Amino acid sequence: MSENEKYAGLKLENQLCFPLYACSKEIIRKYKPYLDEIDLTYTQYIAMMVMWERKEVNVKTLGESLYLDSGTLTPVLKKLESKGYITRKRSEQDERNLVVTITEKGEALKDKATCVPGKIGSCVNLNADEAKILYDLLYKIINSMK
Amino acid sequence: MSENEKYAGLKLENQLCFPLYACSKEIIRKYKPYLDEIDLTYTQYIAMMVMWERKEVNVKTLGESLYLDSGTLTPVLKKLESKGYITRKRSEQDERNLVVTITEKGEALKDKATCVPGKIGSCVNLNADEAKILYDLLYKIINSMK
DNA sequence: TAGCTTAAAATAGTGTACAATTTAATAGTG
DNA sequence: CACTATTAAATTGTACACTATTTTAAGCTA
Repeated sequence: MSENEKYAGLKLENQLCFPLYACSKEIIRKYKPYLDEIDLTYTQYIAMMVMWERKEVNVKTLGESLYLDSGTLTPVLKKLESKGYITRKRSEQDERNLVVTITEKGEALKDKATCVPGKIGSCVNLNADEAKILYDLLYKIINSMK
Repeated sequence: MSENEKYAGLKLENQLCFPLYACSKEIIRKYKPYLDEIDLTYTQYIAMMVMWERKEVNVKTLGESLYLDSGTLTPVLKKLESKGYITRKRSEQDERNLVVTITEKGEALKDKATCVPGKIGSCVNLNADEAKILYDLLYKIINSMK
């Protein structure tokens, strides 16, 4: 095997993970100006997306939805609580669980956030078919790693 | 427009960015045990990949390759220097530039790292065609955002 | 029911990321 | 040549992200 072949896998351009990592970061960077307008970071935004759908959820379930653990979520949720978008309270049935509940202010934020996905979509240069293919491939990877 | 339509874009499952973000994180997590063996974090690993290719590079160029700025790279490079894989030295032609150079120990690490891409590849459940399609779509997005 | 195990969050510690600012060096211009 | 503008890293401050550990609560069993 030549030197080139031996080390081919170690080139950035031959990696699949690197463009995933770079693409993810760059799109999140694109979100920033729009999320700044509603005073959310990207992590806070995806946490709110779950809250807008579920209204009430414990930290474990939220973490499973977002692929994040309590080490990451605890400070994020405390921040969202301090902004008045959610409340945090131990479950009465099982006090190990912390129940996160959306507030009215949190619900109201949803209307301000509706424009965000479209604005991002318009700066990602893929047509609907390509986006669907990409989406399916990403979930194929994610689901195969569970 | 119905409530459902109005808010459809705000569901995690309808976002393209979220699976990108999740997929990137989960694959990087898969790297960890293999990178632990050679005592590198993922960021240190991709920085070393550039060094293995280029031998010598300044921080700005390295940052353009990795989509990272000096704020992120400075501590990463100091760490790699402390591990003996690179040296950091101001350019004599233009002292604003910091020249990063790979050491012999850094070169030697390349051999230990050759097995990493294959091990990751085998836990990403895509065939060669799918991987190629994904790769091309990711770079299409990345390049369209420049 | 006391003791062991499991489970859910929180905490501690390390390492990115990134925006904004600062510092130092170089380039460009009247 | 002095002055201004630009450039490259480093620094500062905030916010994740993750591993490992700790704390507290609940379930389980001899």
